[in-house]
Amino acid sequence: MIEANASKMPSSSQRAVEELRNLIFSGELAAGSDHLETELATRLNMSRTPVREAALALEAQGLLEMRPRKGVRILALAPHDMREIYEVLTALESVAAYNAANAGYCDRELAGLAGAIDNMDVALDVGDLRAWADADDQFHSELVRLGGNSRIISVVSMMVDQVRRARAMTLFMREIPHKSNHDHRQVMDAIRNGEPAVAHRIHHAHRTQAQATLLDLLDKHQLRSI
Amino acid sequence: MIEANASKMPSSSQRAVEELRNLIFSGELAAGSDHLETELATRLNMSRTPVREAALALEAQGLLEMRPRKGVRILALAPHDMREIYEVLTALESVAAYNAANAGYCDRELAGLAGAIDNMDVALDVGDLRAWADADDQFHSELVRLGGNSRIISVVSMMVDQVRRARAMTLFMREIPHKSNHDHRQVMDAIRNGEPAVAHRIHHAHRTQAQATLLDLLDKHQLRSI
DNA sequence: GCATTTATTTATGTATGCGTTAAATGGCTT
DNA sequence: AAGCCATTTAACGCATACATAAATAAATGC
Repeated sequence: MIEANASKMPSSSQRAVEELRNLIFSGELAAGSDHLETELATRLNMSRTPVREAALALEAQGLLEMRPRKGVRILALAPHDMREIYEVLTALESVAAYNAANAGYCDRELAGLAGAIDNMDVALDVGDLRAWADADDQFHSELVRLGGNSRIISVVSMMVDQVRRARAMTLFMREIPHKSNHDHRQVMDAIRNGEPAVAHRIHHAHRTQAQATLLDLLDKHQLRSI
Repeated sequence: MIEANASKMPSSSQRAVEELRNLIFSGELAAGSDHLETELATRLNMSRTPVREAALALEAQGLLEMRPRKGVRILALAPHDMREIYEVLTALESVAAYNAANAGYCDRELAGLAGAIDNMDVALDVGDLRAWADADDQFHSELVRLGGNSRIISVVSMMVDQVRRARAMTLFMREIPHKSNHDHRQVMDAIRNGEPAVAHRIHHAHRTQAQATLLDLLDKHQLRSI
């Protein structure tokens, strides 16, 4: 065998999707930059075909744009886009919270949520913002999962991907997010107590607040495009 | 020139997307059926490459699924899926209604909405259910457009595409939708009067009702997969 | 006769080649 | 020097070729 004999080798297309996503999230493919298919193919050590397929997929996910003869453009987000994205996140995550509260989950099933909250507390105590952000992601993704609507799961994850860069960039600009943890705990309590309306309301307010905070930061730091 | 000399010929990929969508919506490619790439390519009179690209795009839109060596599977929807999709539609369209009411549109800008409502009234008077359904689509799509959130626009249109077949199938099962027109008018009034909360609430109730009606019909007619 | 292994078929994933055409370059005219 | 047209370049869209691996059929052993 010529290639590495990993028990299961992912296809080139899959690899292209993953690697391009990483390059985008890490900023190596900068927002707003253009890249020819051939160039990317060389970089990923494969032919244009899987690169094109990956680009098509990432285009559908709103991470880039294919512009004939200009190459693949990594999409940059303006504050206007953030507002749009957070609007969707707010609406859909709140529905997920509502559904989760309706589902009658037992404590064991809510362990993921509780764990995420604990992680956030620890991270704040230690002062590790990066870890806090990870735990925050964990909470939101677990919440959406508990909502049990696969369409909401996939749309939300698309939107989260789209704002990933912006969140990473503003993480160290904001002040310590103590309030956030309190909100999360309230949402979890509402879910545990089977209070869908409460869960919805609190989470909605939480996300609306997060959106305002982010937009404020972007404005304060004159970030017109990320 | 060999091919038809239309001033602007759409690319094969675009054509593949359009034609496949039509074949799916018309039911010529039945829900749940499998189709090999080669077969589709022959059918559309092109090579596998553009067919694959189109299939990738339609997979991202949730209309089909590519299963290696099993061909492209047209996705069938179970009642469970309808519930998911309507949940997303309800949430996002309601936000759009809210935003539209906040935008302070003048009567001229609301002409599209008003026109759609008129069309629905006329269609009901004449008893043309198909025309009513078209006008209903027009209303909802115009409403979402007025919401002004491009992410909501695209997600909603994806979801609408996914339930298109089911809607067409149940159209003639339900009774004449008089209540619907009344709801629409109320939503438009709320938008015109700049009452976002009212627009949101009414539209939310309207969509929730529509979902219940549809699920009832599916149940009553034992439609477990569409 | 049935299970298990080996051939064979074939749909796919990827590479490659080529015609088309948008963009860019350069030369020409004013 | 500036604008315009011709020429060249090269990126893309698509077709095609091919290797791979899954699925099916055939064959062998028990």
